[in-house]
Amino acid sequence: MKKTSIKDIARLSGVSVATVSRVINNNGRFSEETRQKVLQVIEETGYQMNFSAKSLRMNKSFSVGILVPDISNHFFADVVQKIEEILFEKGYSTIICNTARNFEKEQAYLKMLESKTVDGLIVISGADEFGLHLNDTEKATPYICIDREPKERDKTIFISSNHYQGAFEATEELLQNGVKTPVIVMHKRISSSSKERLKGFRDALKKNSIFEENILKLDLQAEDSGVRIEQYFKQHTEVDGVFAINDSIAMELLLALPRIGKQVPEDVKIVGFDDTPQARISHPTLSSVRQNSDLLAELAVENLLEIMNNPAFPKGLEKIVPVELVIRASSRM
Amino acid sequence: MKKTSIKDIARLSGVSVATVSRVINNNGRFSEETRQKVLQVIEETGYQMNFSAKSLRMNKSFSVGILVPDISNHFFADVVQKIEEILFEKGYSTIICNTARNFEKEQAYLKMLESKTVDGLIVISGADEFGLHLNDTEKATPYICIDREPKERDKTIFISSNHYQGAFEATEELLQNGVKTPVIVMHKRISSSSKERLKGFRDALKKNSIFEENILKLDLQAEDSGVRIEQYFKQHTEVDGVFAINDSIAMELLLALPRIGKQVPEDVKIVGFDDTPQARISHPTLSSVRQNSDLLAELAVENLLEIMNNPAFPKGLEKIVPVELVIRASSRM
DNA sequence: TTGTATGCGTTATCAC
DNA sequence: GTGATAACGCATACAA
Repeated sequence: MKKTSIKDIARLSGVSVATVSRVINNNGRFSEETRQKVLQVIEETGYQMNFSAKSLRMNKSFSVGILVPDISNHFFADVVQKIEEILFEKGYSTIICNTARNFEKEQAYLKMLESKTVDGLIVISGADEFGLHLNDTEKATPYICIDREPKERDKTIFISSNHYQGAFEATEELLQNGVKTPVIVMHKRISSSSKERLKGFRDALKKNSIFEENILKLDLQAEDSGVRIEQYFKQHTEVDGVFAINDSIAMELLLALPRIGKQVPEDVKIVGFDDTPQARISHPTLSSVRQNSDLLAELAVENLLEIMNNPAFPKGLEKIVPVELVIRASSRM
Repeated sequence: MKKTSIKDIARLSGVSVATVSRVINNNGRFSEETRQKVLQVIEETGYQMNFSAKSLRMNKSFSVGILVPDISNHFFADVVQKIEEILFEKGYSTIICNTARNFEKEQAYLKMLESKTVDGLIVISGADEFGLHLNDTEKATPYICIDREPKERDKTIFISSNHYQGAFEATEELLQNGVKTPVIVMHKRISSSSKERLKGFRDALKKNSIFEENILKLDLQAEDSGVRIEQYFKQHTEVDGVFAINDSIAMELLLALPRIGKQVPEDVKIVGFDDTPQARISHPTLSSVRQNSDLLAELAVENLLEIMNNPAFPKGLEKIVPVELVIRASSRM
């Protein structure tokens, strides 16, 4: 049994396919009578529009792609989920592409998305060095960047949490609670957001007249991050506070420090970033900077639709979303 | 500038579109010479196949849908990510649909997926009561169920962790460590997997000659689950062990019990389910049942491709994936 | 207000 | 080996 097409509807309701199409899309003129008739037949047959045909004809796929480094990261999952929800309400389906921070994979995904002629693209975070090789062709797919500074600022809209502010406040929280020698613990790979966070950390030190910077870079791919942490803190016994560039790293610290006899927050105070659910239940609970994933998602979709439907829409904008420091036990006595 | 089509390639390489198509799909006969020429032109122009046209023509979309209740749940995210990765390697793109455990949303997604003529469908978990209203038409989309018992077993392949075994072992772990009066804490909504876990809990009690069942059902939508827990344990002071039907609930317990003066594992022992990353870092660390997400994903894709490409492939099968109890501090002294 | 005809890019059938 | 062409389902320009 073949699926019913617009042709069948036309036959069954005694009109032409053109009229059916007009009724379906509520576009052009037709009598109320035919409208009723056609809609009734559609109802009866359970007709479903064929998206492939429509896409081909209109050169529009009603789908958008999302490039995300790691969907099992809670923050990313959260944002992606919200974006997908809003887009679905607007009639778009979402193709989520998990790049696993792999350049080749990202390229492969971009190629696939181009093939599928996605109407738009949302790029979330991702390594800084490999810069979005799309728009090779003239027919550029509109895209929005979240937390990933675009190489070509004027071709997109850049939406980002205020990582700088978050890091600054996190660091000040440490200093205000008696920390004298803070360290920033981050991963090796560099993203736009980690750069901003580092800057915020540094500026907070400067403001408080601390001129020696402690930076510990971890390779989280390798499974020895716990050991690296132990080594570092055994060597730098003066360190009494940590700004962890994300909660995942903060959790590693929470696990590793007690093993070398350091108590949190008594000996070392910690503030993380992302306010993942773990932060509420770790021991001690973790102070952390919360990103506004709702607003990020809303802005991303809103602006994407804008530049999709209106190519003349001004690009090059940067929209900064405030963050919020959530104080818990790890930074206070 | 329009995108280059197969027609352009034909013109540029001095052959017909038919030949180009044959070369591209490596299907039918053509001389080595033309192959070279065509491939070269394709390379030069950066030609990309138009999926909409191909889909329309072949009535195949090279995409599959995934229905998942909540992508920000770590276990689901993990499985989805792995499925997506395998499918991408096989040339399929994945449309991830977050149903938010909402019946209407699920229906809307199914309709959309049908419109897009997805080649297959993977359904993960989800409420038991609303049973997959697809295949209204003859043209049924092949689908695989993970952790969701299909209403029509003979139309699909059912892949599931051994929830029963996991719950049984978790409960025995409690009993073997001195628990006399265990309780199962679960949510109100019922899924195939929670049913199985409940059964495992009960059978473990029976085997150990415990005939009184304690069951605490929480409504996790409501934000008062912590309070509910406190009330329950104040009322049932004899309870000294909990099988939490998932880690999320276990974490709630870990937070709530100390507030009423109960220490874990001294006063109450706990085992969870899912082995989320939190389990490693909570205080105390949480014993939990780990599902084999890799294997679940592999089996799902493998079997889906099988029934997609071979409609005669025997259905009605059930594949049970073993789970593993990971012992940590919350269940031992 | 409605119908006819065309083309979107591709694959498959047939003829050469 | 290769080319011409029909067909997939739909939207739309143009006629009527």
